[in-house]
Amino acid sequence: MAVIEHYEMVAKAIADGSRARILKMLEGGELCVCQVTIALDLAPATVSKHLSVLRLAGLVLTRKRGRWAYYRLADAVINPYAAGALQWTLESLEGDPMVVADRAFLALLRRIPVERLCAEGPKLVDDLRSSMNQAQPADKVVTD
Amino acid sequence: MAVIEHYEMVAKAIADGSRARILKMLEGGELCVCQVTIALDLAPATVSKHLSVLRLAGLVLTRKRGRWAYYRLADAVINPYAAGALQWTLESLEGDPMVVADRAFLALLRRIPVERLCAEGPKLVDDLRSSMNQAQPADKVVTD
DNA sequence: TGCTAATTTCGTTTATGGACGAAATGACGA
DNA sequence: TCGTCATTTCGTCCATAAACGAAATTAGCA
Repeated sequence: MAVIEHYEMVAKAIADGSRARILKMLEGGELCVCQVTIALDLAPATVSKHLSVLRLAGLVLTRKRGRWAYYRLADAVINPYAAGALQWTLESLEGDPMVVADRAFLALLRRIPVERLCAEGPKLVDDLRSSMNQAQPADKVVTD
Repeated sequence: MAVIEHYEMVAKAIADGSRARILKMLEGGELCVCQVTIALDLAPATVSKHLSVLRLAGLVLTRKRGRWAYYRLADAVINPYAAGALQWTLESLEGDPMVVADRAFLALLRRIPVERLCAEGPKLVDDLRSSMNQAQPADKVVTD
């Protein structure tokens, strides 16, 4: 593959808000697909596709453990373009409100074993989100 | 504007082959719209749009001189995201065959005053391209 | 083996983006 | 002032991409 096509693949991969958020979330360590799905509040199929795009671009690596698939940021070695792209993305989005909110939410999510998280699903999450809004009404606050 | 939206704007701007080529071309100094149009072999309207996207993302700056509009790479000062994005793009595409060919073609193009270039247009360019193919058949060579 | 559940793939719908021709804009020169 | 020409804007067509539900896949577990 010519250089520029490879470049375009990586550039398009990072040029999406949801995927950029995923990369920032993975900065805090590997995540299960179900965790990402809950954090982004998107359909599993959609998140799976996003992760696939990131993987094909060489930005993330995947690992299967039991029934769950874990994704993590790729080492700089894998893809020469990925390293620079990753660096720019991660440093650019540092401090973004949405990213900060994601990080806070994930801090709570990570404390729940994936077995419970996947099983109890949405119900458990509603509690988490509401407890977050009480603590710091940062994200998209619905003041009802 | 939220940080991530700004990021997305810049990321989408560089995530296109034609626009990436423009950035690499501008590395050699500012160019007139008509020069870029000829180098990319696209319609003027298309090139104008591409340049507009790059400008709105803070990646390039524009200058009007007479009837012509010149574009150049933006200083690192203008847009904090632009600096990192620009750096990654320029260094990633260094050595790409298409980019190398563009550079060679531009070396010839720059020697022609824009007045002549715009006036004689396509005819002049065919001669240039054919003389380039004799020298080094690198790009998309049509061996007819 | 057969069931369950997480993930992926498939097919479809809807939105965004690239490309162009035609028309509008703006600046030079007669 | 008027025409000319480089550039931009507008409207449209076509391709790509995001999102989802449904179905297929795969791994654990009874």
